[in-house]
Amino acid sequence: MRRRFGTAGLDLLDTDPSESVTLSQAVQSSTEEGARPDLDGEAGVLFGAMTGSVVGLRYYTGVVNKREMVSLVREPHNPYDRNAVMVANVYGNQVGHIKKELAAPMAYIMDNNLAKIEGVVPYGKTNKFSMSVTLFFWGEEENRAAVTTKLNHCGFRFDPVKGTFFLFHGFKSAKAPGSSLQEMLSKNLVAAVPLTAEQMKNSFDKMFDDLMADKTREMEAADAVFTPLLPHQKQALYWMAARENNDHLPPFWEQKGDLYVNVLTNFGVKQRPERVLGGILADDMGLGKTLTTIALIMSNFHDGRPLLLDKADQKGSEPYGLNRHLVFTPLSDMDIFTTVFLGADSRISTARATLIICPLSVLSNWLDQFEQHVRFGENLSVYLYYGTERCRDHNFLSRQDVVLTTYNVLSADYGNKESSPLHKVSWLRVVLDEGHVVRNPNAQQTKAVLDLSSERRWILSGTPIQNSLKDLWVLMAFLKLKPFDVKEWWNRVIQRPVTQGDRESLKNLQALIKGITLRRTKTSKVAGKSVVELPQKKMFVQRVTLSEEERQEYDLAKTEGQKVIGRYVTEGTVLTNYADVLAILVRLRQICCHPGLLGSYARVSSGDTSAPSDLQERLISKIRLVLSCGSDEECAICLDSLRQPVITYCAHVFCRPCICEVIRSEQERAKCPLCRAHINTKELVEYPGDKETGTSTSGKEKWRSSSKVDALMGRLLQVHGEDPAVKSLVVSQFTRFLTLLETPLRQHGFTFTRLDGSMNQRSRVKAIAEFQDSSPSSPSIMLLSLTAGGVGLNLTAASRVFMMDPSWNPAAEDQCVDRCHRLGQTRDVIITKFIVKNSVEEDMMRIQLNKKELMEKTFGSKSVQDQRQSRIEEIKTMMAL
DNA sequence: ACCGCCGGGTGCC
DNA sequence: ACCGCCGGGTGCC
Repeated sequence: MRRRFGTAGLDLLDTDPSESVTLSQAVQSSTEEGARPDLDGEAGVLFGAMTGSVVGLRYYTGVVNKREMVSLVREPHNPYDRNAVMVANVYGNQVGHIKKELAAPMAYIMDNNLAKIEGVVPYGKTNKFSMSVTLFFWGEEENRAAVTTKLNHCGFRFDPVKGTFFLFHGFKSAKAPGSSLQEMLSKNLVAAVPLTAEQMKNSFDKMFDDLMADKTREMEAADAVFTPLLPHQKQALYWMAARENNDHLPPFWEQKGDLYVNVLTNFGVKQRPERVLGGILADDMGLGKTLTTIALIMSNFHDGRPLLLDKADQKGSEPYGLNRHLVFTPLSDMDIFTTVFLGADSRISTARATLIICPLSVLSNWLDQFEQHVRFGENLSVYLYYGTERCRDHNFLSRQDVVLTTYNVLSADYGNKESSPLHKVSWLRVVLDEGHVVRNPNAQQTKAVLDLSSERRWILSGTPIQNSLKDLWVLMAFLKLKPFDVKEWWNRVIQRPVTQGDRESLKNLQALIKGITLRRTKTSKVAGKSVVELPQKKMFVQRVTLSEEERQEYDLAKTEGQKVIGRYVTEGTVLTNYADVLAILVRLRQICCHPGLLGSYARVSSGDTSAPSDLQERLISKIRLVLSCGSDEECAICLDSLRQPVITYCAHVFCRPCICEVIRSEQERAKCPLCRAHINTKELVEYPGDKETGTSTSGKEKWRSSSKVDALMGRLLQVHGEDPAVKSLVVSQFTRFLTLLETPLRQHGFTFTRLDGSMNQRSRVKAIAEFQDSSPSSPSIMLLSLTAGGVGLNLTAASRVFMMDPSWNPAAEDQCVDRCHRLGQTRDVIITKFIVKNSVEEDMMRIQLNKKELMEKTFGSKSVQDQRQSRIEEIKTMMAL
């Protein structure tokens, strides 16, 4: 019901991935998460084109008009011919079949994935029984011969078109008045000068810029919204409400006579295509997407009328808070406040409820913000659909005003066969918060999201195109932007031509995005005025000189490290012994912070032959060392930050998914990617997490300071002396360092709180609330681990940031600073980075800079090999080798 | 006539 | 399908 296509349309258009996967494709796909073993809109060359015929038109209802694109779908189980190739129009309705003689070679080509075949019907239907179709064969160059040979063998050849000029996706329909293939293709030649990679990158980067035009009208929020909106939020509210109430045809649809025609595919239908009532709100972090969305919920129930207006009149005199119930529900892995506001009105039988789906990390933020911004006299019912006790009655859910849940819960419910109440409700509105997290088309989560039924659909995201064009498809599918909700059409009309540099398709993409997206950055301006006036941000580097004692210790460790790494470099085994190398670097970084950080971690040499239990212990201590209590090391397979880190018996650290994939694909022959030792899944040791017991170590042992600690304390005392109201963030990657810092902070009488990744949701919420509080007794310092908290983390109470140690990842540092340099900040933000002179920290700073430049130049397109090589170079630099 | 020719029935894969 | 193909009816001029 919810899928307008019917299952046949969608499922048939999606090739079954279990069919005909070649070995090389399997290997390729194993390196990329969820990659599909087909051509899937990727680049490829056009082998040629020919005319074929579609027969059996009179048996089917699907219609096609002049120059319309059609899709060709294999029907291997057709009882009359196992070579059958079905022809369908853009909506997936069957038009006919390819004539059997031609279907035979086409089936072979399609089944063996030698080419992707696309069709355009040049004249439309001229009789009841058959029509011609122009077929385009796209594929990898290496398969060209196989395709041509097969066709020739069956008595077909490509039409004799000179040269290789027909580069793109069929025809530029509007410009192709001619009827012959030759003529149509030569028209296309005119537009076929592709963009260079650099031009493409530029246009792509700019796509989300400058989306401000005509989006400056404002709308006041309903009275029920307690917080006054800022001007840019009123603009967003106006825009969102206008999108929800719009009566326009979706992008690229035009009315022509009694037909609605999609000008990109030339597909025409009698029935008006569904309106797209929603879009993407892609404002920068901190501009108030949550508040704006709440305002939308309250202000545009139907036709621009606020939610619950009549009820407010009725019950306006009721005391504030009477209908508010706070229910405390203990959950399995963490505690969270479940807030239920009762008293919803069930008179409105049409869709009334808004469903909000967000990552777990921002769930409590939504609840807080509803509480903060909405007057509760309004009787708003917000139901948190989370936890084992959640109410699974879809009738109950549909009577709420707002249902809030997480992607994981949605996805888990969806996997539970018939029993997903979220999928039984016809929602007024569905909001995907941090919507860019949905991007893998094959993930259960994506399917669960796409299968929701709703009139209005919104995506909130601070990072609209995080990775690439590829990730956009899911968003288009969610917004139901026909025909792009079917992947073939997205690939054919947008993704492939844009990837190959087609200007017109890029323009189309830009127009598409522009029509449905609102994006403002912190620096966006409306009529010369900044959207948000943020205080200034200043960054200083404070160089720290090690004491003589520390320097000795450092130099000793460095000489020792040089010996070891020097040997690896000469042997060419740096990557083989990567864990050791990282351990040495971490050790040096730790000495820069505080010599006591080294702790009692035992060194593990690779050739160790201890008893298994002992080995286990040693491995755990090694993985601890590598991760150094919360630092951001990379996995040698994906070269990304470690996720679910595990250590092998040969003492190398990887992401669990990465190394498991290696083991899965190589089976018994699996070898460690770094040292080629045999590995298997049973011998992976997990990182048990930091089990340190807070202050116990610092309590027992005699306190010892360090140069960096002294430098920090000096600054903190100075800040306190200048203005005791100023609060500071003290940031480190090493949570053990944060623990060490607690002692001198206490000694100097500072009140402080702490936030790191090991804390549960309850204590996080508590720590943040305490810190944000402005009373004089509230903590003036927060010890913060670099990567703690989601993007939504709001620490605007602080205006000083002390970065205790440099990170490999400059983005992580920026993000951390943005937690206080955001909307709501009233003071200038001053950031101090402590860097130890003549140390690995200086090298890291330099490398960070180089990296940033390189990224900008190359569009991040360095191969994994290159990245590894430059990593080796970096290590050599740092060790002065 | 073990042909030619005529004209009706018929028609995707 | 204003086709091709099939197969039954038919058969000097």
